[in-house]
Amino acid sequence: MSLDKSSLNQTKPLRWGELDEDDGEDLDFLLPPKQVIGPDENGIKKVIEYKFNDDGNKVKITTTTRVRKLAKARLSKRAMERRNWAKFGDAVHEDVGSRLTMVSTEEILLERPRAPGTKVEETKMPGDNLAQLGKAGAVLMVCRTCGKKGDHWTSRCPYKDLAPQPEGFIDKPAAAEPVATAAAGATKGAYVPPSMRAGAERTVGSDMRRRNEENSVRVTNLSEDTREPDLLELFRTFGPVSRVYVAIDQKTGVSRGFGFVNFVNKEDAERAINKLNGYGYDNLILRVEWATPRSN
DNA sequence: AATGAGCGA
Repeated sequence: MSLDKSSLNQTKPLRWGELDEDDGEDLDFLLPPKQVIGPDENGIKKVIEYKFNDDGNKVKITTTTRVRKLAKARLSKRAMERRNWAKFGDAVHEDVGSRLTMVSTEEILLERPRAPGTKVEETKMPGDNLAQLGKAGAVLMVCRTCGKKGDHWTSRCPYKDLAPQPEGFIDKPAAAEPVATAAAGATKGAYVPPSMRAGAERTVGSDMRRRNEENSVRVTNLSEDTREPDLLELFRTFGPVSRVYVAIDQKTGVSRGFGFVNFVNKEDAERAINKLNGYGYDNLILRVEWATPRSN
């Protein structure tokens, strides 16, 4: 390998100040083109170029480098070890050289934090997980699907498509209820007709399940994709909820952005209002207040 | 900005 000053100039990109340094005419076009040979199986790469030297003579410059060696030197010890592993999996049957990247056809099952049919993390003490809110001010971004705060919007939830089916109302058997006990016998877990389930316990009268205008809380500024199960999920932490309703535009089928939640107990409704009014939910800040009775 | 659907005897 031979190098001279002019060849250095040519192998690197020309610098501004070096242009026409030796005021020789630029006759490079007369020279044979640059040749690159290899790298061969030993990693040897040859570059052959022709230049004019300072005396105006044509010179041949051959540069030889060992590519493979250099690349190998950059591998970590661990990577070198992996190179020597025996092939496994689908690769065993492949007749390829030592460097092999396989596209795996193996089926990989992802763990899903909330697979369908899995019990959703059960309700904590009323208001528990919301206790830190409200006081310190509104916290925006609470994902309705996975419940993560401040991480992503509902629409961006990684588990969006795995969201549990919407639930209905809480209808647990009222074990302490004299009527239910009498009707169903003393057996625990026995079927209790809807008319005798919890939620009706507080009120005298028969109409409870269809209409409970008691302790009605109006929720406005809902995002339009908030639905009744979402509201229930949010409000049930304060106590038994007898009804949730989200106003839907009958023509378009889209939410009108407000709804109602009825609580069995007035105190629970009150605490819900105190905690959730001004609460950031799905990118909007909720308004939660007592509802004025509906007119007929 | 905003106060609910249905409902048949």
